[in-house]
Amino acid sequence: MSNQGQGCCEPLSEEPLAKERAEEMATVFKALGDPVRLRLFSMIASKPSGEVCVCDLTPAFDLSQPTISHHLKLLRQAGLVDSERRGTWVYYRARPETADRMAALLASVSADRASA
Amino acid sequence: MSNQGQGCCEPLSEEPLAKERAEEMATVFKALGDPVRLRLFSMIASKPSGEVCVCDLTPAFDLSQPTISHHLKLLRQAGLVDSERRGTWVYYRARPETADRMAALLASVSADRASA
DNA sequence: AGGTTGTATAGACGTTTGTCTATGTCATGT
DNA sequence: ACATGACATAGACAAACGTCTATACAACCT
Repeated sequence: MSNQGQGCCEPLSEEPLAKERAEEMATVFKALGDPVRLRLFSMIASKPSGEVCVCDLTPAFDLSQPTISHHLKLLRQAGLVDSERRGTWVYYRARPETADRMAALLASVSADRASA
Repeated sequence: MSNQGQGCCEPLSEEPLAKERAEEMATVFKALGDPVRLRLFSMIASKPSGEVCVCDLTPAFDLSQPTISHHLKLLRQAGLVDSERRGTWVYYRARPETADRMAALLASVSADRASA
């Protein structure tokens, strides 16, 4: 079910996005707009346990550890993931509300077109 | 790790995105990752008629006409919109399949988390 | 044909982004 | 206490991006 509570999610197909709202949303899309970050987010979101250790993410790429760390930071700032330190390791988990908001926004487009 | 080919929408939450697929998808998200383009897409998608004349889009922004034209080109290249010239004017319309694919990808995240 | 208007392309330019190396910080174990 | 391993931050730098002006192209209208 869609979680259109709390002043969330005006659908794209009903009225155009206000300028301010567009900037918020664009930030999230921009975070997903890099192949490395999209794969990172994918790896995090696809874990049945709900979380992944950075130590499992870093070696999956041909990039330096600081670069991965930087991408994770952008995902976090966009509200797509959360991180928690437990002992030596840091775990990242997806924030479904954010993904859901974006999904709802995009889904409204095709829904509207289909019914028209 | 065998990955499916040209089909649509492997959900994020089942298995991580393959590298190639991630680059395709990231291109679309990147296109939506700019406030101007997101608003343009929103304006196009929200038209009940299904299409908008460029002449209606351009004056809605405080940007030069070539800049808007450039953004529309990126949206087109990302597969988010189509354009058609009719007489003097060019009309843009949304391509719901593309928006839908991205929505499905994002929705799978929250769906999985909710059920888990 | 020539002038006018709508849209796209070309080239330039400052800003942002993605990556790196070097270093800092935090928790652990000896 | 100190050394070690995991992650984050700082600073540098080339590549990509967003914007502009100038110009080209396309369709209309005298």
